[in-house]
Amino acid sequence: MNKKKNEAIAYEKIKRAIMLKRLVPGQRVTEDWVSNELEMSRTPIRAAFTKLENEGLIELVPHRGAFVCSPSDKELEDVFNLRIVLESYAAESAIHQMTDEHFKELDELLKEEVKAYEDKDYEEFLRINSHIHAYPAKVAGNKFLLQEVERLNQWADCYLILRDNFYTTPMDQVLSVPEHREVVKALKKRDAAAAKKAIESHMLSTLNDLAERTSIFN
Amino acid sequence: MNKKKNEAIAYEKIKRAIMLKRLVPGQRVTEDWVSNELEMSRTPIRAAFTKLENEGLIELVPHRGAFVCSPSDKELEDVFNLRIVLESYAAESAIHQMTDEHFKELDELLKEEVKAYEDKDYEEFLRINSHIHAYPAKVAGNKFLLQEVERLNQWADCYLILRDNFYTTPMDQVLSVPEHREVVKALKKRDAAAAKKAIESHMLSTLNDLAERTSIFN
DNA sequence: TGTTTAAAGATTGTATACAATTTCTATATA
DNA sequence: TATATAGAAATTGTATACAATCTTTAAACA
Repeated sequence: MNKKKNEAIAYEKIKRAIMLKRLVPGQRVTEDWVSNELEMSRTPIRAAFTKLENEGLIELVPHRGAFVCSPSDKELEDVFNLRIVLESYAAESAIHQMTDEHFKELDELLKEEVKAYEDKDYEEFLRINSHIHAYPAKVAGNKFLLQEVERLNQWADCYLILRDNFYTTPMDQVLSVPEHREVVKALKKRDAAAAKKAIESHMLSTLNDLAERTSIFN
Repeated sequence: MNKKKNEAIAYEKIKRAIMLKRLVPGQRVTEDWVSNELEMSRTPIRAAFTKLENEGLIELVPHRGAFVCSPSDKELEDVFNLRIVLESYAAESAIHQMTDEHFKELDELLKEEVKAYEDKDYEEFLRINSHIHAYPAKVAGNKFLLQEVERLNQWADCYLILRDNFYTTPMDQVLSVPEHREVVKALKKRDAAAAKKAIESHMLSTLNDLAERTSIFN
């Protein structure tokens, strides 16, 4: 059995807290405080902070503490544009290496996504969403590409707002699902251009949705 | 005056040692050893190691030490392909925002690149090369894009082999310079397609050069 | 009232001791 | 000779004390 390091535990717990909005953008977090909360010394907390800063989730201000990142509209847009570029490239690279086995797995993921929604399991929903988005990069086999796709994906997850009415939205208005299906359809047809188009429009639709929900005057 | 943290000093010194091949791919490096060499405690060394691992320059093996990354041919190829994608996108994004001032700066960088070569200042040459490559991403103003471009650029720098005969190669056979000029020319003409093509061919030419020089049977 | 300044407090930055884990080495055994 | 094994050694992982630095507070002053 491989016992997990405290550093890794701290990293995951903090990240989860940000994703679930228990730590909100702009909030200040000190090493001491987290150290007390998680009942471990500051050493592993510091290591976790460093990693989270590298991923753009917190900002480290010397002698002040860590602050949960509070991205501007432009930054959100920048990230989504970059995701379009990278995930499109991933799809293009992977499209001729995908086997029936891969498509079966993708179909399975799509089903699981619906199930997670029906079960109102938000964390699971996000996890599966990540898997779907990273799938082409995984098949492409470029680990640098995969790493960056996953990093941006995770970053975006932290700013997807968990609305009160998220699960009361009728299934057919949850755009994610049909949009993902569209991408998979294009991949199955080995139509790289269509896949890229589907990825772009899905990404823009998510960004748009996000922008609307984030806006104060809405 | 802003005194630099030991952690930052350690990070830079280790990175430089890798770039200058004082630490070679596959070499084992322990926290204790670096701690003695740099005459500081293990704490800042550990932090530096974490950062270097995140950037893909070393691999951390629990209870064994850190190992300077020893990339496969495929990994080199993957990185250069990704660089093509990202730097092309950067050029496309920046091309209509570039002012005469920007072009003047770029021309200046090209001149400095030649000068560094003539002065046989390899480190300066690499530094300027990095600036040139990152320039469009900087103008584009997408900090996520810039960060990744710089990271991959730096990663590649660590595997550019400093040949004995590097500075004896006649200037007109150092492909970098004319290829960079080609990219700038396309940017000046606001010809995104040409810029992308020039970036791609420059990147492939660098990769090719690298592959030839790295090959054992050559 | 607003501004400067000094001291107190808070927080990170670093060193170091020790614990946990793994690797290495030498010995015993077949 | 090859393999298993136990103990020693090496190395990272963690806790903690203290140093350095920055922020806050409050008092003094104009």
